[in-house]
Amino acid sequence: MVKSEIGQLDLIFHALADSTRRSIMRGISKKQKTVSEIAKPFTMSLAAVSKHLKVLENAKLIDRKKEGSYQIVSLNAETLKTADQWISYYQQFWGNRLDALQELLEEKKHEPKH
Amino acid sequence: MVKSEIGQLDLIFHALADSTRRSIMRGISKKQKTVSEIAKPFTMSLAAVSKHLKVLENAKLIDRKKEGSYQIVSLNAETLKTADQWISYYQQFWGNRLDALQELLEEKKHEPKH
DNA sequence: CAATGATTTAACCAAATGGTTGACTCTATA
DNA sequence: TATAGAGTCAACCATTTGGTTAAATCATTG
Repeated sequence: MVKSEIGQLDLIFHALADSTRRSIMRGISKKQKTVSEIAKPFTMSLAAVSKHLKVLENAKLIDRKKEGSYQIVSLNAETLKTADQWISYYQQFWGNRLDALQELLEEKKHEPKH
Repeated sequence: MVKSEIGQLDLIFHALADSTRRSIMRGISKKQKTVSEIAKPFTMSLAAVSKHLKVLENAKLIDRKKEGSYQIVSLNAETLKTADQWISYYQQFWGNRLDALQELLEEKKHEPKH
């Protein structure tokens, strides 16, 4: 009855299924932050944010390094790639998908807006 | 207090966060199936599978059309693209990501294994 | 029209989720 | 060394999830 048999994909997708957590990802995507900095925009308690971070960390979507009395939190895009690969695989079966995505990527290269 | 304010991304990622549901997606990716056909490989009850299908349907990850007394269930890869775009966006911040994914896509084109 | 097949709905249950508050730990510093 | 700041942990709570079984619906067919 191994309890830790929960797949990595389960953890990743579950972590991304919450808008607070996606918002955290967005917040640190541009620049790494401390836990308090991450928490500032939210109205919920720091403890709640701490829990969200643990969910993201368990899914290996973020990394932390201790720096003196705080922690620096940053994205782990390697893991995002795992999820992306799963999705991409199933999109194969949707014919024109590959070309569509490649076009999308081309656009982003030339016009790194947003 | 609008309860239906749950975002589409929440629904999509939540739906994908369960290995039974990903397995269902895999099952119908090659060829559309009826509900009973989908349920066959699983040990859980048909009612349980029916609930999983509802979760996938709510996320618009699958489509159904009624055909006489059964239903035909099929993938909706358009929605997978929505999730993929979210992920891709955040992977931008990971430098070499675009090229890596494009290479991956190239490989898949030439070698459609699996 | 009665019976069978395909699927959903309802009622129920245990476990997990997402939040809270309050106590705790660890580091830096006055 | 006492105190403040950064963050986690523990206990608690309401809601959601993922499963069950049993009854209900709806179309097909004898």
